[in-house]
Amino acid sequence: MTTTSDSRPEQHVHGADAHRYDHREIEPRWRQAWQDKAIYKVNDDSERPKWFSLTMYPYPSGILHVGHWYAFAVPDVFARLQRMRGYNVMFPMGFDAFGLPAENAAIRNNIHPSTWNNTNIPQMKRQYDLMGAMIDWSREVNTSDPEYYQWNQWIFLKMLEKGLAYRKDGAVWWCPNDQTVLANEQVLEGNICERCGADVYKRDLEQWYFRITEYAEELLNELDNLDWPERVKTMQRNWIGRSEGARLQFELETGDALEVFTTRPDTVFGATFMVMAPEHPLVEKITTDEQREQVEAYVTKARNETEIERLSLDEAKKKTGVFTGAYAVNPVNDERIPVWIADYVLMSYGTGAIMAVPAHDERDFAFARAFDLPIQVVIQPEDQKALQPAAMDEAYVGPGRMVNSGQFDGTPVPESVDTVITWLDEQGRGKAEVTWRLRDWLISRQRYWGTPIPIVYCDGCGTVPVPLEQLPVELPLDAEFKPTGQSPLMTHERFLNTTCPSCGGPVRRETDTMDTFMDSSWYWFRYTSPHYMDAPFDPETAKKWTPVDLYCGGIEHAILHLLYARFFTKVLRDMGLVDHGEPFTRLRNQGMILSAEGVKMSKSRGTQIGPDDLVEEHGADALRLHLMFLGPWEQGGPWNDRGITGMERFIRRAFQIVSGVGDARLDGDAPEADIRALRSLTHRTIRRVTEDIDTFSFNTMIAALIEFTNELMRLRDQPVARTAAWREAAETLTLLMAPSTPYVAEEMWSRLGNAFSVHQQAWPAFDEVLASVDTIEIPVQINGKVRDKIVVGAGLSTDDLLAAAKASDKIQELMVGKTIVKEISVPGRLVNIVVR
RNA sequence: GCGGGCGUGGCGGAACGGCAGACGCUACGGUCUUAAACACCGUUGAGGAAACUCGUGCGGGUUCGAAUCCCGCCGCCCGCACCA
Repeated sequence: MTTTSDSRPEQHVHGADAHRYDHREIEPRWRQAWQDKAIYKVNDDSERPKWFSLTMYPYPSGILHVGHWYAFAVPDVFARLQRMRGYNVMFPMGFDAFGLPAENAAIRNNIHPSTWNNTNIPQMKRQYDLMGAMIDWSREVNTSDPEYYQWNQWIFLKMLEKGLAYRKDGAVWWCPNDQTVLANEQVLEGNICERCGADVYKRDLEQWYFRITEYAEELLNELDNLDWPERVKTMQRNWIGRSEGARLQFELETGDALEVFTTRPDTVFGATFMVMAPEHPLVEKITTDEQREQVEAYVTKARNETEIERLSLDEAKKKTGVFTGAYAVNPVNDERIPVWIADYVLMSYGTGAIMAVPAHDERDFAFARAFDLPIQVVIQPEDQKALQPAAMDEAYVGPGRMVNSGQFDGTPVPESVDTVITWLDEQGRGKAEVTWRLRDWLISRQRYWGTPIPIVYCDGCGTVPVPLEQLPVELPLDAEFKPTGQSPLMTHERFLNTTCPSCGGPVRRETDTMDTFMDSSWYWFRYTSPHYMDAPFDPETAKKWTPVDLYCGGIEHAILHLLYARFFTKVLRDMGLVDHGEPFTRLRNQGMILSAEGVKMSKSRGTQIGPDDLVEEHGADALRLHLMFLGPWEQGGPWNDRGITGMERFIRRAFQIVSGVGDARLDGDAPEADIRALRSLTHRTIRRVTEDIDTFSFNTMIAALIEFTNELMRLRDQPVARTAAWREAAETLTLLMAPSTPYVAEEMWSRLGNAFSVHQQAWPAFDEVLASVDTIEIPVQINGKVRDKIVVGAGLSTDDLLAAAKASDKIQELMVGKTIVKEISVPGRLVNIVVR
């Protein structure tokens, strides 16, 4: 390893410009040096402990904007700190290259999605390099590359083998604009497409699903052990939605059994009617002739229109429904109760049917009032007048005691739930059950730009998986990719027609592609062995690197991506490929950088701020600092470039101080106290900067660096600036700046006469003794108001501190004629004297 | 409706229950310069000549002491939303 003094341009050694900061000259030069020396190359076999820092990979959308920098440059600071601390750091990057964004952009620009990606990806990589990110591009992952997506197919086939992938006919969400089905998770506000905002509706289609519900319990329970933001965990918990209750059977007079799920089996005596989802399979059978016309009309309406009509929030609460003409018998009291259908009961949750207890459920209450159905009170709140159904204007859902419930009268609620379940079980009328809100994951997409599902359909053999050795099933690049409502692959003869792996006869390929969330559900494993050809990744190497120690990304992925990624990790564990079930030990979400107007940056509205001009004008280092200094990283906020000059000024000052050290003689004398004060400041700054990066408090970390630099500026003409302590300060400043401003720190390191590279140095150690201070200033309050400040020894005891405070002339003056009521003395903090 | 978060100068934001406004921007004044840019030195919450007083969305409370904790409002943001 050579020093870089020979690579330093002449003009910086001699002449007036010697200590001038010029990012235009510094940044490209060191970028080149890092590439030439491959200092970011990741070694799988290092003796150092591993650290896997992952940042969510982007869509190859074209160019980066400052939001991408915000999302990546800041985790880069953390990764660099870890590296300097002695970890073997993996900080990889790739591209989420399949899917609608690329496909839609390609359609808009009338070029092939692969062309679109091939144009954008190099451009984006150049921009990541511009920011000075610590990326080893030899590990890049591109999900649209067959080398990658064949492993999607491999995993799919393994899941099929284990019964975790299955094909099912059913009503699925359809987006008429994107011309594809959507997963439940991709439908917002009842019927809005997450991608394009169009109204979506349900269609009957045969589709592939992943059985994520199999893992519901584990997905819920293990959240407790993760170092993730609480709100993300809460969102996942709500999404998984565990409900404890009971499954009950009601006999219909037609002889059929109607099963319901309820969380309140203790209200079963108050069930005065039943409601089925319009799509419930029994509806047709039990509907009486007199009611048939009405019921059929309602069912048709529910299937075709309800979702759109439900758009308005008021509409959603307004109950509609139709009587089927059928009656059921309440199993606990033999009451004959009518069976209705209504769209407020969802086929996809529970059993698709409910027992309605209007007295104690808000929705059932509203329905009963709308259709004049009977209301029976079975829970009586204590210390209140008896509830009268006619006088109620809302359901009573609180605690109390059971009434009108036979032998259970007087049983306290909510303990009543378990009591009743036990009894129902004994009677064979019901049993305890846990129901989940989570649904299985629909992965089929009728789009071109995705991983082909490796299945063929044979007239003789049925649904046949493509054998592993025939992978990849390659996506043909010459297909017509424009959306037509069916997969473009359906008209691609060469793709479509193949031979059956089972019988050798002619077969048709599955033409749907996989949801791109499949790609992102395991991509980080691929970074650990990006060219491995025997499996999705080398289990041995993966074992060294995973789980990911720190995952950074946007809050918008709080549910979908993170839930699927957790699911896949558990599946891969159960296949024996990995040894852990949770992929991301620690998660941090950055806030969103908005446009100056406070709205989301959007390409179409022209509100995106690109980094290139800012880098040209202010430098990548200044831009990195500015993004960190805007405010708490986890908060985000509107973009403005007003403060960036402040960051440039800071860099210039630091640069000037450190440049001066390179050629100075530092063997001078200075007062011992000055040296001690400087070293104390240096070590306190190490502590602050380290703690702040560790806690993701990047804005205050920079404030600490600025304060340190400003103090050095004040001292630069003092004798202490000619001592070894000054060099310690300058070197420390350089090392502390290295993660945040990698370019100028490298230049400063070189100017200090040190060997390349600053990024391969150890993070400065902080010395508790040196960091301590001898004297501190303590505010002295009278009745809670600061009246004086005294300078005292740092280690003063409670009593001595109080005595020192009372010795102050000013305090004595103010206490003349007063009586001391109370004295509070907090060492290191303050003194407060309460007087009357 | 349910769940979570937030509210501090002209602006971005600091502040283990202990000096509110660190740090930066802006603005103003000054030094340097033929001049400009850069840089450097001041001032910059409000009122007041000063002593001092008032100040963290509003109203209460706990405490020697509250931006911070508790109760009740107001406003903004995010997530879920007929999940039985």
